[in-house]
Amino acid sequence: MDATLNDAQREAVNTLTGPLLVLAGAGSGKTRVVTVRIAKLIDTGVVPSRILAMTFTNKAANEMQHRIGSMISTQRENQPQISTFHSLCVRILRRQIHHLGYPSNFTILDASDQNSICRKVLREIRVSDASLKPRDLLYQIGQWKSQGISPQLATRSAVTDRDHLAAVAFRRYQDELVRCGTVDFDDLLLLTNALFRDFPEVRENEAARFDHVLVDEYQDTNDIQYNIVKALSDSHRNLCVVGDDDQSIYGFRGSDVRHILNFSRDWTGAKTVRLEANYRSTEAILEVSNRLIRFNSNRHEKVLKAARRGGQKPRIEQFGDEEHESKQVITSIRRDLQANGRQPRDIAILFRTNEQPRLFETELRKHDIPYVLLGSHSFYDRKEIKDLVAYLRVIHHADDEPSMRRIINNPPRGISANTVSQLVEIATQQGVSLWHVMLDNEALQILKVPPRMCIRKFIETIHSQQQAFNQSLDISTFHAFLSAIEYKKEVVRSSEDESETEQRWASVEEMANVFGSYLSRKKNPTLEGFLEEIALAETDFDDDKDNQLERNAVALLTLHASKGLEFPVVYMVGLEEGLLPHARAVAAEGPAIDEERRLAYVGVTRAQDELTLSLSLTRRKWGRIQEQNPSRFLFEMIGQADNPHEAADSREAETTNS
DNA sequence: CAAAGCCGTTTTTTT
DNA sequence: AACGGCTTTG
Repeated sequence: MDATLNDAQREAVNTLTGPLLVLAGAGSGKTRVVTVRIAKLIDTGVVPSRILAMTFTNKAANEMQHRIGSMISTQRENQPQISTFHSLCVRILRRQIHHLGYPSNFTILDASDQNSICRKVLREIRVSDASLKPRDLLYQIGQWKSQGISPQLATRSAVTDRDHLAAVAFRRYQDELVRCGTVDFDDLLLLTNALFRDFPEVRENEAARFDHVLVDEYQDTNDIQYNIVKALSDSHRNLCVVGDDDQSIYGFRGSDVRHILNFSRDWTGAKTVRLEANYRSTEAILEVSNRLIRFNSNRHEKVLKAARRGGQKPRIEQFGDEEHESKQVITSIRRDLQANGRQPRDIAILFRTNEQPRLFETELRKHDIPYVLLGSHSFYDRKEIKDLVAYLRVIHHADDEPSMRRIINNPPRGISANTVSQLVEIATQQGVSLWHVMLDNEALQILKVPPRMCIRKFIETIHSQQQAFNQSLDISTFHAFLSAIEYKKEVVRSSEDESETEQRWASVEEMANVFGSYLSRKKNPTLEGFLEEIALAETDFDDDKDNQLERNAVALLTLHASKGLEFPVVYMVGLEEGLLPHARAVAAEGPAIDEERRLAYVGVTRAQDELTLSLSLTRRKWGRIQEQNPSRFLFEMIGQADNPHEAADSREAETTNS
């Protein structure tokens, strides 16, 4: 099976025990190496289910599952455990979280819930002005959590007033989560880490499940994930990590390149294998990529060698405004499709921010070119879906306060915002959940009679739905639920016209389909399981069966979402200062720019045959037209910038005028 | 208590 | 430009 592997790949595949670092450059056949290595392990007699492979995204996990499934055949119960960090932690926590005093039916908060809790907390400590915005607080909390910093520690190490405020808010935020019996994404990792730290027997139990651990995209680990990996691998030391420090692009959520840079120091006797042959891109594309990434300091020096010689030079195209950019890119795509015999699925448009694809979408639609907008959570952003998910969460776990507040008077049932805030105040004072107060007859005495009756009626509804969802689930459970909350009526009532009703109701039906698909996939479907899939986005709900990429459509995706993918034809758009590198990174300078450069590097290395880089000299922002400058990365790529990390050499002959 | 209108803010990337 | 929160009005 390894006849077609090169020497380095073969070495990585054959090193089956002990710590192993595989530095895999872009397009070096990493996925193949990983799967062949797992197959080898099983060949040599390792019990499949005792192999744990960790990934960061569900996409990566699914793909690995798929590839391994087609390579080896084992029984259902005895398969390699392929899991994202988050879902692994959820499984551990459901079993063990009672040690930490949390309910095991905790629900997982999504970003908008986190945001509203931040807002509430800031209002409570009267920081509603500009000094600390909910979004900034959330970001700061994320940073702290990914480094394992507790509210206490944050308070102690606070220097500025702003730090202090944020630390206080952080404490209250955390209290809020406990009060509502919820955890956020970072908590999943953090609490698992705390369990391992404070309860050695739990750690030993969980670690004893596996003999081999593999971590993909290791450059993206943050401190907590690093600890978890260590806790699970310390005893057997059969840890294989695979990654590319040049593709570390998740610093904003705490990833730290140092973990991959220091691997051999952390694990004595660790072997390092470099995969430097690139089978994906043509020489011409790789030349540009290599030149770009060499501008970064602090990296494992490696130079990708192209297995595919020659190729077309990447094109750079400059436009007057973003409308021309999108028009021309789509014109060019049409040419690819008509004259050059490309399929839509061969083509990708990559961009930095989520506001960029809009124009490209309208152009594609105008010309009837099929496309998919990848990685956007648009399905869950729809109001109807959010409402229904909130209902289901409340039915599963009524203490989930963000969800409760969302639905308590939606559809309107006579429980006013005023009523709710009175109750929430009591709840916060007593340190219990809103639901707890609603059930407390004495507390309800402060309300007038009509709202009190409305609340009683609402409680009835929730109770009866709780019963319904506790029995064996089928699709009629969901439909009965819809009619119980009279959601159709609400959609009709709040729509402007018939077509809007239709559109919105279609979302509701889609939700029913998602539920139905969950029911048919699982042996023992539960509401909890369903909500978990949704929270972790474990399945692609937009297109239930086939992977979206398999549809024959042009792919639109962010640079971040593009990692791990490849396309024959790539259009990277918006290569402008302020966009790539992003304005925030420009303001922060230093390492932030390096990360943006890695992001650009990830983008250009997605292209197999053709790469087009485009930019627009003006761009509309918040209704105003702004002048844009070409990205510094463009100059670096074409050799028109001086590289401080290289001796001044042959480039001196070149001129820098345009 | 619900609906309409006003004002201010906003987006970097994701599990 | 667009959305969401807040205030005023019915």
